[in-house]
Formats: sequence, structure tokens, C-alpha cells
Amino acid sequence: MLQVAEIRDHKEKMIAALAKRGLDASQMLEEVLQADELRRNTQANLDETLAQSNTFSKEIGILFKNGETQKANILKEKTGQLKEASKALNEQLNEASEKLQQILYTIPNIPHELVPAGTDENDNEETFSEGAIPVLAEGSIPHWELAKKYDIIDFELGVKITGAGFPVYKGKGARLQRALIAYFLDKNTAAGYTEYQVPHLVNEASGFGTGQLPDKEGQMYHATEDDLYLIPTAEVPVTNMFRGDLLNENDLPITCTGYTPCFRREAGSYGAHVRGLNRLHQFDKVEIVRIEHPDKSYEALDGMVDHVKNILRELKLPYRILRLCGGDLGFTASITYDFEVFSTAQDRWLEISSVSNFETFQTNRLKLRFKDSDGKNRLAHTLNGSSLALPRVLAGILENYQTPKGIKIPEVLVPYCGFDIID
RNA sequence: GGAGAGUUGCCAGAGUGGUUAAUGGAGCAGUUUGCUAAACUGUCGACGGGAAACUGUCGCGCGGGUUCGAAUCCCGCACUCUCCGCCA
Repeated sequence: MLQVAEIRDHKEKMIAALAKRGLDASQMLEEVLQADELRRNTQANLDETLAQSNTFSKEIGILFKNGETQKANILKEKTGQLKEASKALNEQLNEASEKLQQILYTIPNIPHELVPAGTDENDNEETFSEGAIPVLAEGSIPHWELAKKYDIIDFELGVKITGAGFPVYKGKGARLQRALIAYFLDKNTAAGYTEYQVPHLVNEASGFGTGQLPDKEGQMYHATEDDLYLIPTAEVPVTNMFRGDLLNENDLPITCTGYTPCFRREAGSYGAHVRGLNRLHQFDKVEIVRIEHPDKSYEALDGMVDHVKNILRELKLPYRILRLCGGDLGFTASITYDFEVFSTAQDRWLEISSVSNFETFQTNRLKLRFKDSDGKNRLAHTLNGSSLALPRVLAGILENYQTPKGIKIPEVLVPYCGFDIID
């Protein structure tokens, strides 16, 4: 959620930046300013009315104490009028605040200056790539066929017990997945991130805090009986651990990592490009989250990008990094770098990580602040990234490491797996 | 699922209708100091007004109500804890 004060000071700049998302925000921002002014004026009126009423009440108290009942009764009548006025003003204030809130909820984050303008993924900017794309032997096949061939993932079984998009991992497939999770967590904790295990269901307030609600309500599974949501990413419970906190400046940065399953409804997307592990309703992910001082958040973002790079380098997977264009940028992000691994047998890139700086967009909703050296309370910056999303890394490994003899295991994972080939 | 108790600031904790949310602790800042510690002083938050000094309103789980006046009385809701039952 944007800060009204920022809109007041930098409206034109914001409009220009939001245009990169293909959004003409001039009217929305104008509405925000109008709603805000109405709210402030109403509050000024209300405050004045209440101040007078308070003064009278105190006087009445004193008059009664002194036994001057008549004088007290005269004042009582006056407060009656003030009370009616304040009631009406209070309603107006609530209405104005509500309206302001509603508009603010519909405005996405301001893209960072590095973000290119653009409408969709074709306008994303490749900033880096590494790792040779392997030349596969004759007869190489996509991962869903490999999964069947080596009996390591069963998609039909998942359909039987739940539905499409809920695969069952089996044998060495399950073990490889567990190995990846352990490996990712080890890499993250070695880099200084504190490991957490967090709830997989969250309440409504948490959904609002990180911005999944109210905009993307349909993306989350909702357990209506208890009014809880299945998490679409660990970002939600992890970031919300700090909701409402007022930190000291030297508490920053706070760095967390956690493994969770992620649940996404993603209704209405079927076809060849979502086959196999490409897109699922339930998948595993290891996430990293940082709460940063505003002056250091972009340095931290670069650090996160480097960290993910290192992991992919160790796994020896061919990958590239994209800076998302305005049109592809998520609602809450100011800037996002997507990591994509090349899926050789499918001849396409698969997104395996998304590293973003949200600046104050989330912390403004979360009321997550710190006290700076001047004693002022300031909103912190939040950042997060996947390190990494399991199914597509798995797909990348299966396809890129396939040989006529079987699927080789990346060297760094062998100690975690206890075997070096799936055959 | 059943019964009971509770919710006050960063934490602990007093406060059953009257001007100011007592007190203690933590953290932070300042003073003092060879350094550390100690001591002393200051410091709750939100939203407004003001160039600033300063200042107004609100906040005792949330929402209503009674009253000139509510942390305190009344109604509804949420959440937490304890015990019982069930249970990995």
C-alpha cells in the first residue's frame, strides 16, 4: 500500500513510474489526495468538537463537586449538542478513511527506475545468464516421461487422491526432493539466514499484511469453516511474524529462511505448458525473507540475487536472470528479478525463483517499522526470494542430467541423496 | 466437543464512574566517565494543526450502548489460557 504523504509530494513521478505498468494512475492518485484532504478536514472538525466537549465535561465535574448544580445543568445541555455533532463527524471520518483505504488497496507498487516499461514477459530484460545448455543424447525426453520411466513421480496417483496438480513423489524422486530442500536450507543458513518452520495456514490479517488479500483472493485456498487460508508462499507467514513490530535500528537486517509447501489455486490454466511439474496446485519451496533498512535494501537485493546465482552455479544448471518489465511485475513489488532454468527436453525456460524488493509497500500494511537514530519511526523495507522452488528445479535436473544410462545426480546433492544416479 | 478464567503500553503489573493510564523492568538516546559497568535524565503509539517551539484528538482485545463524563457499567463479537474429552 502506498503512503499518502509520498503521493502528496511525488505525484507526477509516481504517475510516470506507474505508466511502466501500463497503468494510467493520474485519476486514482488524484482521488487519493481528495479523499485524504476530506479525511483530514473532517478530523480537524471532529477534534475541535471533542476538545470543547471535554472542556465542558471537566467543568461539569467541578461544578457538581462544588454543589453548583444549576450551572452544571446549563452546561449539560450544551454538551448534548456537541455530542450529536461529533457523532455525525465521526461517521463522516470513518467513511472518508474507508474510502481512502479502498482506493489505496487498488493501486500497485511504484516500479523502481531500473524497471523497463512493457506489457508482458516479452518485454522483460535479460540481465545475466550462465551455464552451458547441454546437448542431450538422441531419444531424450521431457521430465514427465522420465518420471514415468524411472517411477519417481506419479501424477495419476495424485489425481486419484486429490486432483490434477498434486503429484506424488516416490522412491528416489521423493528422496531427491528432500535432498534439495535440505541442501537449500543449508546454503541459506550458511549465508546467515535463520531457519524457521512456520504455519501453513494463515488468518485473514496475515493475508492482508503481505498483499495477497484483498486483490488476489482467488489464488489462495480458503478453509472457510475456520476462515484460514492455505499459504501460497512462505513469504506470508514469515513476513507476518513481524507484523505490527517496532524494531530498533540495530535489529536490522532480519533475515529468515523457511521451507514450506505452497498452495495455489491458479484456476483456469490447462494445456501443454502446464504439463508435469511445470505448474502445480501444491509444490515445495524454500524461501528467503529480509527486513532491511531503507538505505540498504538495494544492496541486500543484489546480495540475494548473488546468493541464488551461487546455488544454481553449484547445481550446474543453465539459467538466466530477467528483470521484469512493468507489465509483468507483481502488484506488491517495486522490482523483481526472475531466475529461469533451461528445460532442455522441453526447449523452454522455467521460472524457478523470483527475487523482489517491496520497499515499504508491505510494511505500510504490516505496520512494520523501526526507530531510526533520530528517534523517528520509519517503515522498513521487505524483500524476499525463492531459494528455490522445487518442482521446476527438479524438472531442470531430470531433463538436463538425463543420460542413456539414467539420470545423474548433481555432485553437490550426492551426499544429501545417498546415490548418484536414478536408473 | 464440554466447563471455567482472562485480554491494560516493548514486557510485567496496579487501577470498579471524575481533570494526568500508577509503579517497576527492558530497549534506545543523552549526561557523567580512561574503557566497561553503575548512576542520573529523557523516552508509549496512531491521526491531525504548526516554519518551529509547541499543540489538539484518539487508543486499556474489536464493535456498539448508557452517561455531562467510561479502562471501570451494559450488550454483541473475536482471540488467548486452564481443566475435561478425543487425539499424532
